[in-house]
Amino acid sequence: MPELPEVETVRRGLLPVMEGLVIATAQVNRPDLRFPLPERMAERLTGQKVLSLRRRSKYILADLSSDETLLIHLGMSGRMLVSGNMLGEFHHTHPAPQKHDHVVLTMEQGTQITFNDARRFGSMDLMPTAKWQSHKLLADLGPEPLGNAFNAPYLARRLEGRLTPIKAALLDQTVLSGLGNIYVCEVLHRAKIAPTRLAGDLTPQNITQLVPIIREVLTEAIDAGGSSLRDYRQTDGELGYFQHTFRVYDREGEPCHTCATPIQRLVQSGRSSFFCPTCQR
DNA sequence: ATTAGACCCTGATCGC
DNA sequence: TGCGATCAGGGTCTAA
Repeated sequence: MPELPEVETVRRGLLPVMEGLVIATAQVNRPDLRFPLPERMAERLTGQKVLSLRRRSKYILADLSSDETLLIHLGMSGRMLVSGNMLGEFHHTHPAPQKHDHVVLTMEQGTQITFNDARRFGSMDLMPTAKWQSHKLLADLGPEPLGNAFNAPYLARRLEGRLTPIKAALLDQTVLSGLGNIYVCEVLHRAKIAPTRLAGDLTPQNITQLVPIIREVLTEAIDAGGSSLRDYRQTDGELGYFQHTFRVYDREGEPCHTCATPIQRLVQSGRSSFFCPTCQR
C-alpha cells in the first residue's frame, strides 16, 4: 500500500496523460470497492476535461470541467497503470486485461488508465469541486507533512499529554496526513526514538528533530519513486527503489546500519514496528 | 475523548 | 504438491 511518496509518484505519472486532457470513456468492471463507486460514475466522467491533478495526503484528486472532482484512494494494493498511445508515442498494444482491473479510463488521445486493486481496499468518489475539503474522507486529515502548517509547535501541541505510543500517533492521519507503516518506522529510526515511547513523553528536542526528519524521509522516497515491496508499481509498471534505502523496515534480525545490533520487530496496534533497540530510545 | 481490536479482501509465503 | 496459518505501504467502526 502506498503511502504519501507512492501516491505522489503515481500522481506525477498520471500528470502528462491526464491533466488538460479529456476522458473519452470510462469503464467500470466492479463497483464494489472499499465503498460502492458513486452513482453513474462512468457517465459523470465521460467527456470531462481534467483541469488539474492534485494530491492531498494519500488521495489523488482530479478536478473536472463539470465542476466535480474525482477522488482516488489506492488502499493497500491499488495501482494506476498507464498504457496505450502516450504523448504521441505509439505503444503498439494495450496490455491484456488483468484480474482486478476495476476501472479503465480511456483518454481522448488513446491512453488507457487502469485502476487495478486486488484487495479492493481502494476507493473512488465524485464530489463538487468547491466542497472537496469537507469530503468525509478528507475533512479530518491533519496537515501535509511537506507543507508549512506542519511544524514543531504544531506537532508538540498534538502530541502533548497523549498516552499512546509515538508509533501510533504518527500513523494517526488526523495528526499529520501521509505517513504509513514503512515511513513511520524509518522516521523513528532516524530520529533515534523507540516506537514504544509514549507520544506525550517526547522531549522538545525530539519533536524539533522529528519535523525535518519526516520531511527528509518523504522527500528522499519521492525522489526514489516510492518503495516497492509487493503490490506497488509506478504508472508505467516500474518499481520504486526507496526500499533499498530502508534502515529498519522489513529488516528483522539484520544488523542496524549504525550499530550492528539486530533489528527487532514488534506488533503495535496490529502493525509491525521495526526498530533498533540500541539506537532508538 | 482516547485507544485497542476486529474487520474489510486477496494473494504471497512459510512451515509441516 | 498441498494445506493451513500468517502476513501485507490502507482505513472504518465498535466497544471499552
